Amino acid sequence: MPRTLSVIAPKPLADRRRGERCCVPSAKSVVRTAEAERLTADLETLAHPVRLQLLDVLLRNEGQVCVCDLDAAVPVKQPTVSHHLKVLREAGLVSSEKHGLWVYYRVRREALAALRARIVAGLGELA
Amino acid sequence: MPRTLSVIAPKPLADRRRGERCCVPSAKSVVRTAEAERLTADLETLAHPVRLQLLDVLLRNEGQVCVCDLDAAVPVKQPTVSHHLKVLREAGLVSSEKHGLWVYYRVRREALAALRARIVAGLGELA
DNA sequence: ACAATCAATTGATGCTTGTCAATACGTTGC
DNA sequence: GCAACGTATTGACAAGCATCAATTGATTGT
Repeated sequence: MPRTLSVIAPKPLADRRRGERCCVPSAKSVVRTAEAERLTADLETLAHPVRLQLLDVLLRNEGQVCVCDLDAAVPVKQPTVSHHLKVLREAGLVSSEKHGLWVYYRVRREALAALRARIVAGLGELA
Repeated sequence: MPRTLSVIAPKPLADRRRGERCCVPSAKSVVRTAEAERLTADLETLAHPVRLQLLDVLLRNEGQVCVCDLDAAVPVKQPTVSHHLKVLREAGLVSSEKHGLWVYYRVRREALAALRARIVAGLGELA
């Protein structure tokens, strides 16, 4: 079980013998493994309904959304909203700005576009 | 905390008073919530490096790959490979065929294309 | 029949994630 | 100062997920 992804050279089905592999692993690609992990991380960042909803609300209200409004928009309590906002912040997808008592969040559109581009490109490899 | 995604009508920052929300939730969309959950499920199906690698190997070796070869291509043991293949099978992304001792897997390309299309479309909504 | 082989399942374990109550922190208005 | 408020953090708990050793089931060659 090598740590890298193998490129396989197929062998005719008929030639199979017991204890023998049908394909010969060769030309292992380190690049592919790193790519798989990055794609995985990118997918995981978005793979939660609350985070998708938060992004959606933020996208429709550029620079005008405080946490209490986000709280009102999703079916979880305030600490959980804060938690998901942190995940998005650490992924670079949102930024926040404090005004008085309130903290306003906004989407970092370039970052979101870059993430989307990486995912689409990554899925494109699965052709 | 409603269960559906709200559409927010922004209010000027200056008008904020304590105990008052800056945005007024309205026109809740049930569709969006369902979409968020489906997109989440789709993303989660792919969000694992081993599953991405398995798909990658299968894509390059149409109909010629038995489990022992997949086992050799990823850094986990055979039961774990079986587990991930099951996830992919239940997502409809791969199918299997038994020939003698061996089980050969292949990608269901239309299903994978459909999944990719749903994800790309879903990400497109995050514009 | 039997031993060998491949793959799926079972069951157990540890890790990660999501969630929330309680609390802490910072700010504002009195 | 101090009480009220909005947000972040902490800590605890449950649920889900990934992993593997051991086992089972199916099939083949002898």
